[in-house]
Amino acid sequence: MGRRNAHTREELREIALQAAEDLVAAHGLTGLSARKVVNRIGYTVGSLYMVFNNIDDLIVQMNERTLDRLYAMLAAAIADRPPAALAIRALAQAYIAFALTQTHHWLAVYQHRLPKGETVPDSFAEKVARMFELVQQQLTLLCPWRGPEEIALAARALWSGIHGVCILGFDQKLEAVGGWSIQEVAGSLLDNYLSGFTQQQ
Amino acid sequence: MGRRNAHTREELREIALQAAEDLVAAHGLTGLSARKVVNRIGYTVGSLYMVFNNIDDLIVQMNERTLDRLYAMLAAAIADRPPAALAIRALAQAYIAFALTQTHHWLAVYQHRLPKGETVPDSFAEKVARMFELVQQQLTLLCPWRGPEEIALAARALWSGIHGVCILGFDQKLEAVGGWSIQEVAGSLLDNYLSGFTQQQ
DNA sequence: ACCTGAACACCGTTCAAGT
DNA sequence: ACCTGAACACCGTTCAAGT
Repeated sequence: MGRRNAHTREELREIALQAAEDLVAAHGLTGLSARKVVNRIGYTVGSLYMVFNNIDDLIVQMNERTLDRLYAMLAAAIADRPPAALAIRALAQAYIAFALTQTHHWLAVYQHRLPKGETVPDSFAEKVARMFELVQQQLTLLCPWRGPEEIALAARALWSGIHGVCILGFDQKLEAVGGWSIQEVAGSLLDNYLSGFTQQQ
Repeated sequence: MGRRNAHTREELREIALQAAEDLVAAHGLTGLSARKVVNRIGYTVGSLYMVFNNIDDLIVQMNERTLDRLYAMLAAAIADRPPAALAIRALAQAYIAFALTQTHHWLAVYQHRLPKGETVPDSFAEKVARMFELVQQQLTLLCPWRGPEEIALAARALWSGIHGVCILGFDQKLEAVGGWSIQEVAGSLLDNYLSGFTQQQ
């Protein structure tokens, strides 16, 4: 036993994260466990702790990769520089499309909570901030007369709102009400909010 | 051993739910386990399955009690029949106040996901629908010229939005952006959305 | 009928031991 | 240095056995 060295540390990290992503894609965050991950990659459970501090560390790193894919999708949605009134809607649609197509990965980002006291690494926070800047940029183009604090507050309100629509949209618990698609509810939120926010002075 | 009969079935259910609520209030849903619950009430783990189908059933029943308290708080917030423009804000403030003061219980309602295929009992869905009706009533008073479908869509959009603000407000993951309180972000969402929605025609 | 407690199949984490 | 596998303290669930 011991010393097989079939993979470098970085390779081991990569295939472990890949296995974790496969498990989450198939069964959600509940379907993930340290033992299932190592089973998939032909290692035993102890070896996981050579590469990750603990299972939360693995999940956080997986979630950072999800944020990277989400950011790429958002950036692509406005790559052709549409008019700002369309751009902000394109961002929302891209966010919803991501949540719809990579539901389990998207959910894992928000479902996972670190043990009390622990905090998310800086790299994670930066990826979130980067996404917000995308929204702020488009809001600034849309309402150049608004100050940066107004823009930042609106970005947060709108983005939280779209996020809430997605969260509750996936939750049967709230399906009770009406038969609208996530897009319709998000559209209502955007239309009415922007109708207020874009009003000159 | 066996047959102690210190409590009726209903009493056992009640003290088990109370113990579960204490555990969740103190440590969140993560701090809850079947063994911890029975330890608190002087029973052994098997006895829990006399009263609950499984641990998910216990959590769902606990969450229903949380929804009852939330509904009571929302109803109280508009008990003195304020003008509709204030009432909708009073509902939002009450929701936020509940999330702020009973954070772990409020989070548990949305964090908990039933195993794939299982669905929430009707009683649970009814409690959610009841809350929505409260919002719809106030929106109807505010905008009597709007049709019932417009009202229902707006209720869903607004409520999802406020919910999203609370969810992301509690999540350090998103603290990255700005230093606004949940109330401020929710206020921005309400002000701008209603500014659009209340516009005649 | 009520309740126990052992059993089973899991889980995250650690670490002495092997190569 | 790398990796194993046993050990520990948990977990949800079941069920024969006791009163």
